[in-house]
Amino acid sequence: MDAIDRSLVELLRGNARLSYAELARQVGLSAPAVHERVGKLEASGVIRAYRAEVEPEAIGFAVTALIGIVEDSGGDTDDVLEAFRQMPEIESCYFMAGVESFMLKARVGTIAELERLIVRLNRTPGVASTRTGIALSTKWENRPQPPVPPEA
Amino acid sequence: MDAIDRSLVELLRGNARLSYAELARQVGLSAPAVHERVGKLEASGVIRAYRAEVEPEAIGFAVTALIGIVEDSGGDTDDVLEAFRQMPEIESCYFMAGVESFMLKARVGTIAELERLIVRLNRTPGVASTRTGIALSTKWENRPQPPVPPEA
DNA sequence: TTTGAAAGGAACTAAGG
DNA sequence: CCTTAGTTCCTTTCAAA
Repeated sequence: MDAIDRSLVELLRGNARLSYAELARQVGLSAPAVHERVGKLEASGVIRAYRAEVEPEAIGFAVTALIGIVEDSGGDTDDVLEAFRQMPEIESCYFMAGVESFMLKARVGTIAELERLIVRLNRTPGVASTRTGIALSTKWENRPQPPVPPEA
Repeated sequence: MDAIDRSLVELLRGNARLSYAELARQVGLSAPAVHERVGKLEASGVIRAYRAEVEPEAIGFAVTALIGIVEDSGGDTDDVLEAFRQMPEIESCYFMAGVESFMLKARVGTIAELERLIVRLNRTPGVASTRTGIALSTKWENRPQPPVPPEA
């Protein structure tokens, strides 16, 4: 994980569809060298995935919600987590310090679906309570850091 | 935005680096047709970006925080937003219903940096108060919906 | 909008410094 | 860990339906 690796990561955070040839030009290496480095970044888990970022409304997710979860004192955190994993509406899941053990980001099509999701969450064993905030708009999401210029 | 477009979007949400040829195989069209469709999805804003999803710790972001922002009654929301936009630590920004106008997701290297970010946020004109929760771990993030099988 | 053809590039592998 | 070289495959454009 040297400076070139970091540049590659930031370049791919900015545009995951850059070709190896283009990445190679930007960092000043040959394409096979970049291919090798990116392969190692993927294999070591530094790069987890490449995803298209989509306007949620365009694919029928008009409603974005952030949901804080308080756990039962008796519950098993792993079971709660597994239950969340089964709910595809939950796009992101953070384990938090504080009273609320989890913070979830969920996307659904309608307020009615959000209601059903919240009911399901409150019924999940190990969940004591939920607190939901509704996002009126997403200003930006998963913005990369500005890439450090590779050399000089 | 027909069923094929939706399949293309979900396929690219799952793996943004799929080749046009591979996408074409999966949806049963020719590569040029897919090229054309994806180009239109990009141009129309349905696909906003292609991003590598990176293990934050690997690129020096050991600390993830979720920060709620209460605005001054007198402040201009656009100015506040613009100030947030200038802070690269703020990876995501949602405009919320409720007392807190914004919910921010920030990533920084250290708790000390988080402290500095919070001070900066509290000093930003238009910001009345902040409320910060610290994520101990990211269980998952930006998970795609399971893709609908293209045909049958 | 789609397909097929065709040129130009890129990916991937292998061999060598 | 890098480069050069070569083969295969993909991207991209265009004409035509």
